[in-house]
Amino acid sequence: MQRSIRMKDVARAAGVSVMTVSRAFRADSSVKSNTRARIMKAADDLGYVFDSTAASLRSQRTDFVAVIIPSLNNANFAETVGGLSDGLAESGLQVLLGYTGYDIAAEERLVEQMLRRRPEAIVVTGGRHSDRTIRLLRAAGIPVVETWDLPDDPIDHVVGFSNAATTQVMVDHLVGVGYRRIAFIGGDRDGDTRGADRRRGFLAAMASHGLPVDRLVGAGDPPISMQHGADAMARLLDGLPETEAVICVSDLSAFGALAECQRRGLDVPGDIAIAGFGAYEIAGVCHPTLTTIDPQSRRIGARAAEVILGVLDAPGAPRRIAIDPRLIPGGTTRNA
Amino acid sequence: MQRSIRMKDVARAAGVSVMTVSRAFRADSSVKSNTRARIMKAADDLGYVFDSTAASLRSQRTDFVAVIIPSLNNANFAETVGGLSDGLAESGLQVLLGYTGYDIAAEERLVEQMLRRRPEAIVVTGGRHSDRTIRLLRAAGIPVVETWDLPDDPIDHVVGFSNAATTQVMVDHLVGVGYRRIAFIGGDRDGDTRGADRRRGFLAAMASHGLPVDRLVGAGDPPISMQHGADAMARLLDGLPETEAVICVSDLSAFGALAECQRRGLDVPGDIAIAGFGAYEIAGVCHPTLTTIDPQSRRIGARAAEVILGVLDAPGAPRRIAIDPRLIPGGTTRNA
DNA sequence: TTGAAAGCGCTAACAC
DNA sequence: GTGTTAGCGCTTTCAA
Repeated sequence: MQRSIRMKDVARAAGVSVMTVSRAFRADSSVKSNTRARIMKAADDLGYVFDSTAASLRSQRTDFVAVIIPSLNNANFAETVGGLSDGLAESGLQVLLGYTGYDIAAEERLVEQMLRRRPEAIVVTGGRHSDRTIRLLRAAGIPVVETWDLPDDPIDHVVGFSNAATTQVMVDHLVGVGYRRIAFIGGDRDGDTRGADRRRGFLAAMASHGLPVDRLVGAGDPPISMQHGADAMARLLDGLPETEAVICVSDLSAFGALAECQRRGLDVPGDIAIAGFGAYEIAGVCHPTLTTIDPQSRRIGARAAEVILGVLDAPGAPRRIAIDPRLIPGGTTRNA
Repeated sequence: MQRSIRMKDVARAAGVSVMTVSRAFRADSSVKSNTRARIMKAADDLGYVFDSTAASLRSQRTDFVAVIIPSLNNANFAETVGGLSDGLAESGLQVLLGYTGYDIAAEERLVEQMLRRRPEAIVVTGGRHSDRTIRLLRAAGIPVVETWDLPDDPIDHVVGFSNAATTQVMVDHLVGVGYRRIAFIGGDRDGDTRGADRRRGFLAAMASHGLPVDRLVGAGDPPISMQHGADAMARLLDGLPETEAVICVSDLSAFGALAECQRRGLDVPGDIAIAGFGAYEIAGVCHPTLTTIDPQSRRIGARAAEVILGVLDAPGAPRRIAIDPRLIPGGTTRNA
């Protein structure tokens, strides 16, 4: 249809100036209520749709926050985005979402595209980025929040946890209940920086218990799927059958590993124990349930929203918010 | 930092006019290559970031397509979005994603917010919308694509399949291999319009075989999760233990149902058969694998992208593209 | 291949 | 409570 109805057309129809129409379309109380009603009626009759491009240019406010996650189809990141959206909604800020496919070059392109649209703030996932990405973000002049990590040298604000330290918690738990020959599946690709951090944490944790690290199994390119986990478990069982427990980089791969064991008629945790990461829904539904770690994905998003609203309101020093992931014992490991 | 570097600053630094800088930032070949190099150098030194808000306002082209899905954390919709993004990327169109949480009122708000940003086209999920949403979309003056359904009275273009007809395929398969007392889990909430369509299709299909429909189990509010499926299966097993087969509204609920059976020590498909929908990854990984239907999620997105590029290039009559979901026999049903 | 002038549709700032 | 004027940062258009 005619995409040519503008504010001035509404103004003419309502018998007011464009400025009054502009005010009526905001929560501006200075418009008399029956004037506003007349304006809204005219707008509706004409099929007018407000043009936020023009409004943004003039007001220099876009009212959106750019959020960049590695993958759309991931319950953890989806929860974080949900927490962010909800937290920002009260202030009228919308989330503009982009995903990188776990590709650091794609992240760089995406960050630049986002910045061209002049977001009020930007949230990225993880603490590792290309040099140019970091340069762009530092120069952007808006609040930047890195999530899902606790980098030593953050760009600006941080809301997350140490993926390495968290893996130590899981190793401590397994060693505490008597497992010794423990394997790790995943974290073998740089693209999956959080997975790689968890693997590093595994190495350190095993060393801290004086245990050998001789059971590392690659899972392949992210996103690490159930099938990756199943394949890796197959290789582990074939190559290192005397393994007592396996820590997987995520619950999805852990479930794949569990399914592979069931397919082979192995008893979990009797023959082999399995642990995951992420507290995905499947961890609590599958049989037996998965021992996992809850990263508090939603809380990460909610806290990031608080940080953004806080510094937009009153700019201040970079904030560093540590989230405490919690171990959730499940049926795939002996827990005492 | 200073978010006040504009094109004119770059122009001054490079010793050219703003117009030349503008041309240099596009794929405009009319700028001499060493002039462009000088401009890019100046821009980089100054930390200039192009302002696409201003560009959009003046050129009246935003180069993005609005895409609205019910939920972020859903592998099917994520695949569709992936197909769309990839298909549009070649033409320089970006996807602006929004999600409704399966709420028709949220959809209405989101559609209006999107239209305010003047997308080049808009993609929505499903064929049911509020009256106002339909009015907004019809008046938007841009291509509209409804996906994941084949409504009789589409707004504009359609890429999808009949959720009801697809369920008939599953019922035919199960009846064909001898199942008679077949239950259906899900589709009891209006918010989940596709689930409700599948349930309707189930009723029709059972009637077409002269079988009674006395085994409908509600799953609750969408998104229908694994836990919903497990709970529904528990109620079904308790209330109607002589059921031979269950069709679930999705693979996620089907897996939950399977896990509930395993928890009770029931043999699937020996004691009871289970079928899902969606060809989610878990369908092929769990043990036994799920009998399901592949809706070809990615293809839906790819075709929608083709439709958009086609009509943006040469406007024409509304297109109606039927996708053919395919039955995937798995280990949770007897298949012969 | 490059430049100058005008203006996209809205809102800030000020006036009344 | 409402109107007038100017201009946000680009690109269209026309000219050279």
